[in-house]
Amino acid sequence: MSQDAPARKATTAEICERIWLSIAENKLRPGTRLKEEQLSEVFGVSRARVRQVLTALEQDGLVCIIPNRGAFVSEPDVDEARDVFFLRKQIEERIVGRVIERITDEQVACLRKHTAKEYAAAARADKTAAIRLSGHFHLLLAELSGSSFLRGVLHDLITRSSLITVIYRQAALHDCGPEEHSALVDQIEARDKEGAIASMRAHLTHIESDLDLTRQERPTHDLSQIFL
Amino acid sequence: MSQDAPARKATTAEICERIWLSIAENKLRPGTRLKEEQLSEVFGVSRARVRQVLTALEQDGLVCIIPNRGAFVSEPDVDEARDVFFLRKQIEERIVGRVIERITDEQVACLRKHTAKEYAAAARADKTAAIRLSGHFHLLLAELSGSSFLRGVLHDLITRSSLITVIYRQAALHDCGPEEHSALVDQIEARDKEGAIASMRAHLTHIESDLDLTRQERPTHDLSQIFL
DNA sequence: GACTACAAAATTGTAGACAATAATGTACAC
DNA sequence: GTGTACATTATTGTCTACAATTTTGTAGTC
Repeated sequence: MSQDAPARKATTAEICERIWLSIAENKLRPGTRLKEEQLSEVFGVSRARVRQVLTALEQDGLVCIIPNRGAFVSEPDVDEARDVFFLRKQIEERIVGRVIERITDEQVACLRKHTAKEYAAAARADKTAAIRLSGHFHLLLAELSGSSFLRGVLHDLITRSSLITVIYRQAALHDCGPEEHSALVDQIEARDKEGAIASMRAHLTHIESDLDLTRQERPTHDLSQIFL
Repeated sequence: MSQDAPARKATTAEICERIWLSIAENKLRPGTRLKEEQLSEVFGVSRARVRQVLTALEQDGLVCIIPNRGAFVSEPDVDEARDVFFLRKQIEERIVGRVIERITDEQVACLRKHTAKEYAAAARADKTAAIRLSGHFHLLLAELSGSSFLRGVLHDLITRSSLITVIYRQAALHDCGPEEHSALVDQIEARDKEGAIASMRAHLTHIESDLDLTRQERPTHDLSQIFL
């Protein structure tokens, strides 16, 4: 029972990803408090490392650290959601354009391999893998653009997107299926720059439009606002 | 002599700003190694805090941390420079638009007060203050936009810009004088949205055009590349 | 004489212990 | 009975010591 603790030492990035996944799967709800000692027990690491993880997650916008209070799962508001998708469009269109200018056939094959994984995950209804792979597709594209700077910014934006999707997705969701990614790879392979950029824009607009960003009634934790 | 160490404990943000300023003033050159113990002695703080500072600076793109090797002042390449200014244009135009929609007269006065400081620093040829204030003007605008997300991203971009400016500025430079900021405030006060956005775009284009982003001959530290 | 293997020094990475701060519970006074 | 001040507890923030890794210097061997 208490053997659940991972035998091998978990690295910072691994813990970050696991927390990110838990949030993306809606197992960790926004506003949840993340106590350092608690996390250090769960992952079998020292508190020092947990602290590193939390500061990294804060940079990604996934958690919010209040000095002397602790870390909480963030609750991005509607405005932030719109800003995130606005920036994603700007950045990812630029990325796609640059990818097409420099991509090799081997790299196209690499993208194909990735979308194949996405289809496989979708086929066996593995939601966890689907979420992870979907995000990684965009990150892989950033990697192929050759700009580590844009990749870094996009990494941030994609983790935020996951959280935003959890909070604002409407009843009917279809979590960024593999089809659009696949179609995008087709256009990249054909070096259709205009088309690919348009597809990326449409893809992101599509994701955003599946969200319900109209409701201003986001839950506040400020009790004085609730019982006014 | 050895009393030089600051009596009061320096906070993380203060140390970050001092390092950023040293880089912006070209006292710390790109590629310089930043040893942890060295920094902890200079600022009179523990190594643990130095470590926090370095990870923060890495996030801002000012330093590059290589595992088990140490931290070095970054050397952004031309592509990254262009990406940074591309993103700054996108973000700051959006910020200006939003600021005009919600700014109050008190806040306009606050901007005026800031540009006054910029003029004062320019008048007494205080280059250090001029650099700091110039960056803070853009950050203040982000603050007034009300979007903490955009503010965070922009903070990152501005620190990177400082480093980029140091590396790629041509002989004749005029470090983003106060006049353009002042003119921008005029348009904001007049709620001239179109004009203000255009001014911001022109301002950033102006800064970028003063850089020499043509030379591909950026110094590499990979000796095998040098003596091929 | 030059190359390889080994040893020593320096530097970073990690963990655990201690101090400071904020939240909570309790008792006392009004 | 209610409000305030104080003590307790829980949690985060910081520092110092130890372990792992890399780099540099040295000696031995072909």
